[in-house]
Amino acid sequence: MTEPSLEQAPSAEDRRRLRRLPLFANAGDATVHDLLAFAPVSTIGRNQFAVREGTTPNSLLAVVGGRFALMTQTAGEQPQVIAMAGRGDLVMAASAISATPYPLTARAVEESRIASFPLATLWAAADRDHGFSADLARVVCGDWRSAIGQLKDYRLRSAPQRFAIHLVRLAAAAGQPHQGAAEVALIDDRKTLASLLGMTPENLSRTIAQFRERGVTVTGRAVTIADLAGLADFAGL
Amino acid sequence: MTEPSLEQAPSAEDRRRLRRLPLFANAGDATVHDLLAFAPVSTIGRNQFAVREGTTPNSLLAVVGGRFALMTQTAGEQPQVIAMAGRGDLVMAASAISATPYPLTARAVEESRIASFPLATLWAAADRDHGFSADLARVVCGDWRSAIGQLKDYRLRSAPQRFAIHLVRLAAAAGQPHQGAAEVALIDDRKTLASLLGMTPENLSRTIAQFRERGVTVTGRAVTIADLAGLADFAGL
DNA sequence: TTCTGCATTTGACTTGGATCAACGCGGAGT
DNA sequence: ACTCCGCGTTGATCCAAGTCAAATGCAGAA
Repeated sequence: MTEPSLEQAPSAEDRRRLRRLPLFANAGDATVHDLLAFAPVSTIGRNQFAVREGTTPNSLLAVVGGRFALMTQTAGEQPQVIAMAGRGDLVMAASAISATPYPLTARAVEESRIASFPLATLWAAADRDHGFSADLARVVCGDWRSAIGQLKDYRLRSAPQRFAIHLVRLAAAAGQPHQGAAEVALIDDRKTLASLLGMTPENLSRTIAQFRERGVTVTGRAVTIADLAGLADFAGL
Repeated sequence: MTEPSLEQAPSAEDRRRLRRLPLFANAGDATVHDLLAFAPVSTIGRNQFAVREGTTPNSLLAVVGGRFALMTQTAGEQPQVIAMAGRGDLVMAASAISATPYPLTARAVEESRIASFPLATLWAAADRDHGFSADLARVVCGDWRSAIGQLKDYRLRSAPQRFAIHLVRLAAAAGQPHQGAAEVALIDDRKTLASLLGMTPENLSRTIAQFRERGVTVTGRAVTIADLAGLADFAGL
């Protein structure tokens, strides 16, 4: 159920945050100002849906805070998490920009806030501001790349390798050096993480147990990695 | 090995064909004329590469004739076909447009011809012609959608279901009615098709044998389907 | 036509990961 | 405090699909 969540104008803090989106990297200040003028921010409670698979977008959604699981939700089948969207990410920008139905549902895994740019204002801005329209294109290109990347991961690697990749990427995102020991924090609960990695929670648990003898210790969401390069090697680069 | 294939200006026939690309759906004639003026067409022999994974694009490639397998090609691992590109398709447009390294290799599965639009002229044209820049965005959005679609197929369905989907889509593409009996032709050889569907040739063969008792008869590349709706149902819509 | 080499099929076996079934543990409600 | 319940872990078993191996069919060369 998409809850009738309250909408409000973005706070000054929100505006500063939104201004820094990659979406606006090459956009003029005037463009951004115009867009923010009509971009209400809604609060989405834990486990509520910001987007339902199959619905047609009428605005581009940007995550201001919190975290969403982008997942399949076909009746009868158990849902599968395809990707996560966190602060600063756009929610399926390609669907919004081309006004085609969303292929996935976005569920808030924790209480989240989301800004919503009406498509009309977006298109108008893109028409006026070439930098911004280039930003739009760049964002979608990035989304394509990461989708293809996932497809490759899924076709080329085993479940434990995908978990290893996940850890290596978390370490990189946390600014850890690429060699030696590292500590990272898992962002998601076991069930969500397992589904994101294309495995069952049971199997993720077993993988974690196996990884202990590989120098990877997981306690709750805290992970200690003895040899990051070795882990990357196991993951297949 | 990317062979030094001969490049030539597009023929009148090529130009007509290229004009009809979705890429130019909303582009002005002047834009298209400019682009075609600097778009050499090369011939790529069977099993030669038009694009190597990891290389950075310097032009946008459009398939004028023939067919390419977009596949992984990591040393040591056996290649996996992620998608096919045929006449009228762009080859990994998102990579070209954003000038980021290609994530996949493009191998000609048959002798093919490919037009090549230099990025500089492309960007200049997009800056001048908003219709064209919208076309570019739309193409990339479509590519994202199909990548996500594949990800869903791969996560949600079994190998036989993916084969069934493939048949249903071929039937739809061939303009067959959505119900009753249908005849379609497989486009690819068994090995390529199996890899595209994320299975081994052996398993595809077995799947085909199983499908006989489901009213699907495959002889070489010719397929007879007794009940298309039933097949679609089996595939999971 | 016959030969030769590759593509496809069929068969036997292995295996990664899913499923089913307990069990332990920690936090919220009483 | 105690109970309940949802989360995560562990164990046992099953199954879809991969691997290895061999037979068959088919197309182009001689």
